[in-house]
Amino acid sequence: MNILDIAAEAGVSTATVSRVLNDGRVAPATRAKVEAAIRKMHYFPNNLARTLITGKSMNIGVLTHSLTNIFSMEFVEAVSHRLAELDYRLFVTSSEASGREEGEAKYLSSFLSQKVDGIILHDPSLVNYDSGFYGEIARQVPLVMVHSFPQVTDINSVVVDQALGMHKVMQHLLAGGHRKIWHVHNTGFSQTLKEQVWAEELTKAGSPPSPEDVIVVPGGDSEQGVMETEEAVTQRLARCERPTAIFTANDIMGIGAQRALLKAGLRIPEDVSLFSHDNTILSHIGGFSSVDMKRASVGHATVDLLLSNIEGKDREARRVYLTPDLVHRGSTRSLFS
Amino acid sequence: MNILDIAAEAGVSTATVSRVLNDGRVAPATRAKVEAAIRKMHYFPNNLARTLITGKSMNIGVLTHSLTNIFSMEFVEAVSHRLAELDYRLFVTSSEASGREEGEAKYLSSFLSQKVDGIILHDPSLVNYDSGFYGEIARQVPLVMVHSFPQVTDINSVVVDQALGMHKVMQHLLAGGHRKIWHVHNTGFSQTLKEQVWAEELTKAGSPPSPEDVIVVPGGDSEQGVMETEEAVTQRLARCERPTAIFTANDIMGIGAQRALLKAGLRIPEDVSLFSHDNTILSHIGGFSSVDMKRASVGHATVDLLLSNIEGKDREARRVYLTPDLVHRGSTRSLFS
DNA sequence: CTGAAAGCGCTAACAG
DNA sequence: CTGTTAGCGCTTTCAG
Repeated sequence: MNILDIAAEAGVSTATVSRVLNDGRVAPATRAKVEAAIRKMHYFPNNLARTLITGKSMNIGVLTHSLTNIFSMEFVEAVSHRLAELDYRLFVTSSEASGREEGEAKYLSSFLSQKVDGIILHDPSLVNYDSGFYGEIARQVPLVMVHSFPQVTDINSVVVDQALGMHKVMQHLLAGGHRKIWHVHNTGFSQTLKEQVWAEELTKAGSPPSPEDVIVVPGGDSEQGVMETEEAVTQRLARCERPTAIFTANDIMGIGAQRALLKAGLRIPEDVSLFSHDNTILSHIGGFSSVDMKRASVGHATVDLLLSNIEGKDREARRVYLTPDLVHRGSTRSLFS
Repeated sequence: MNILDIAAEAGVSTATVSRVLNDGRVAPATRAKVEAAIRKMHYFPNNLARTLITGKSMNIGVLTHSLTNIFSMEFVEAVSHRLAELDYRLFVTSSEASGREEGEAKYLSSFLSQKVDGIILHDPSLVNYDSGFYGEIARQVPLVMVHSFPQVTDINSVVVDQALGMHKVMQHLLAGGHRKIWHVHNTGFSQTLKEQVWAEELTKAGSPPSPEDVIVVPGGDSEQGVMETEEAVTQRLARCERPTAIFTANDIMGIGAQRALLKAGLRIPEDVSLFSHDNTILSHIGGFSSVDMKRASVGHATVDLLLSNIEGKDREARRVYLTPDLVHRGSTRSLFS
């Protein structure tokens, strides 16, 4: 079933059918005949053949880290809404499907083979950042990355400045007189980044942290993270001097820390202040303060950047910075009041 | 940049390049030359042109209800993993992007135009189920639906039998002597289904429910759901006879109900038993029992069904039933013990 | 306003 | 083992 069948059925040429399909100038009567034929035969135009000629697929490739975390989900959703309005379709792939790095390259090539009009790379694993590889991709098709790696400057990026967010948290806690602040996190680049800022700020304030102020929870971003964190914090509380505040690098660990504190008979924020990160529904549920990553804004900024590239307005790599906000829910207090 | 450029660069014909690309029989020396040319020129084969001929796009269209809920995403993730292994790509679209029904049709047509090899319809809005429309789609391409609508029988389906799950919950609670059981839910078909089973079972047990045993929380599936549920349950507790058990139709409402109970000074399960639905991380966090929807199994069953269709093993509509399991976390007790 | 024909990039016979 | 060639289904000049 193709455009030729429709042309035959309607008694016109394929060119005319094509014009009807593409809003070209066609006599109303002719148009009606063609549309009738299309409906009658349940015809759906073959977009691949069209793309082969026009060079525009109306497809965007989205490669994200994982799909089942609130970050990726909200990002993809925001991107998807905006692009669906403009009639783009989305290839969505999570790179954790296969072996990370390797998989990433594979999926990106796959996107190119599909002649996508653009690629969005959400939170890629840039541990061995190779400008060459991504650069080659970016040369062939508009590419926007969403990440928090300062060193990437030659590719369109939407950067959420986690260091700045962490800075804000520390300012808030330090201003409240806190000097003994535990840092609970799992692993990964952005976690290291937060820990650095945390350590620097404390040092600057004259109270350099000790190793036992850091709690690493390996499974801190999984379902088990709550329990693991609860146990880790409980143990640490038993063994070490009690902090006046705890920072957790995501809300799952925030919930875990909260439970550990409550179980130990400590009140929040009277005895210990708690500040978390990500501002997901979990911090909402737990009722504790958290750093908001502006997830919706990130999606919008990404789409805007990508579209301006697709429409060829600019070909130079740009960077859009977004600053996290602190969302206060009364889980911290000033030691001076 | 196309296969002709590579052929020229390597000094062979396009057919030979094609053979290299498709693992055809080629002399090692020739293959090496071609591969060198491909690498040198950063060539990515055009899959659209290939699909035009082979009729196989290696693309699957996935249409889901919403992207920002744990259900859809775990489903998509499971499907995505399995299909990525087989080198399929996924178009992922959420129908809530536009106006429901209308959008659904639009995206499905779009998939057909993209010549996807198969379509997965997750939790579609079948309120006005029109066998004709979906049937027409299914006639053109393998289609699998995931839903809980008993009346759909002419299309491949993976059905999670929520009624049976609800039945199990009621059996459990009734066996524990509970007769005054509140039912907290929001709206939607599967919610109505659960309420029906709940009412039937109670009636059969000789204790037909009264209207005030039902609490409807309109925003029960959003972030505000926790608060809304907490308030609704708190009010109801103040006004009405206290139940011995509460069932909540999802975990967000489960958390809300839990908070309302605790705030009212009631212990779980000593004073009131709590059973929730969906078994997401939230029930894990809240530590209450919940109905597990076997999300991973659903994904796998869907892929299996789709693939068997794509490979043409069977052309007859099949249905795969999955039964939810109860996950007990000690939030219910028997009134007899 | 409509039709004829070229060709997008690739694969698949069919020859050699 | 390799090259030639005919399309896949569509859009887009160019005529008419």
